[in-house]
Amino acid sequence: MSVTDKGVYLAKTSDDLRERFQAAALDLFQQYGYEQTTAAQIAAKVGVTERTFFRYFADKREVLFDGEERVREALLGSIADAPEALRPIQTLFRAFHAFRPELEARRFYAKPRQELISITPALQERELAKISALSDALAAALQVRGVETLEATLTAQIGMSAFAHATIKWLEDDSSDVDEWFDLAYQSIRRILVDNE
Amino acid sequence: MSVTDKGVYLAKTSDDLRERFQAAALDLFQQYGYEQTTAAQIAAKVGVTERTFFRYFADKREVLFDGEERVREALLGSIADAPEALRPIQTLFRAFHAFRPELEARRFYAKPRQELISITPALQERELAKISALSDALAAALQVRGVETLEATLTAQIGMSAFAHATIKWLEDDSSDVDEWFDLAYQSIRRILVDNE
DNA sequence: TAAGGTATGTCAGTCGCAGACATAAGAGAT
DNA sequence: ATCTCTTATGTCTGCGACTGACATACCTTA
Repeated sequence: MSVTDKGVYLAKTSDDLRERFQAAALDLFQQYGYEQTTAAQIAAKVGVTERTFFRYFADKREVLFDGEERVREALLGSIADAPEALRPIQTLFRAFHAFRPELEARRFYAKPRQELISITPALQERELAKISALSDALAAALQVRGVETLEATLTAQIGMSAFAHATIKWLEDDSSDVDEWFDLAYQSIRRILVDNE
Repeated sequence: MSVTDKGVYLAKTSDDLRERFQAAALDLFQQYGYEQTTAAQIAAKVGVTERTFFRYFADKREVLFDGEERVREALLGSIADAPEALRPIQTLFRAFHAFRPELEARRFYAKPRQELISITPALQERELAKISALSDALAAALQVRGVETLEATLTAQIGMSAFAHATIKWLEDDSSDVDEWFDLAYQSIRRILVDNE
């Protein structure tokens, strides 16, 4: 495919195309809105057909939700080698803190993406689904460490609430630090559940 | 529409049709699966056209998520007239307990519905969206009572996690009591942060 | 150079959903 | 009784999301 004017065949890796799809999609979504942008337009912008787009992404929403596996792997890794002594909720927050660099690295992509999601119901649904899946993964990881099912499930959901909230706040405020938001959320959770603080 | 053999015109209220849509949909979804059932089939089973179906429900999923407003109103009502002294999380659990009768009244509908959702990703997404919306409503209600934004948001999410979890467990186990699941969840979230219990 | 794998294009089809317009039934006014 | 106004429904048409089937051109490797 795609021949240069010199006749040299460009070997495009799949990853390359994936990223170009994502960039093109975010671009078009920002300009015209998610609903008003068709999959065919995204594909055209990248120079392929709509059919190819759907070979890379299960559906139109998914083009904005790709990094999730990497997030999961990173968090699960952190949990796996956390000190035994840590209580479940602390284990999670430790993982969140450790994830900070990767979060900051993707900030320039994540910020406009989040703004888009915040004004697009269809994308909010997908985001909630991803968060929920992540939460399930965290819960499973906690169970591996010996936490019982109910506690693991609720801890994971509470942790993810805090993580998601902190991340969004951080993206909204350019001059802020993610860690501060994590801490704020953690303190807040303590106050919610512990009477005398 | 729909004339009896005596020529008497039946005045069908909108509510009537709505419920028939819901029953027909649940029926077909159980038999053939959500994806394999078309909106046209649901409409046909009720005796109207597909177009009418979409005048009653914004989309195909929505037919299974109708009662949400009533749930919201009930919970918001409970929160509004809760004793001032209650802490936010207790306010929510009080509301959940008060909601018990309505929950039990709809059990026969809710149980197969939940099973269906649990095996259908598209429906899970919608359910998460509804839960999230409910959580936002609860948070707003707490803020009205003077709880600050962050605490209200996280409390609502924690509460909803517990509520959703308890409800699902209760539906799974025929011989159980919702209240017990609420209590279990409440004890569990306390243990998450309080060491000596 | 031949052969086999893989990414893409092409085509046709289904389904979810929405706009526009027609029609028929019931409610109220005269 | 008749007329009108409103409202629920049917009908028709079209778009966009997605999918299966098949063709084709590339890239690799023998």
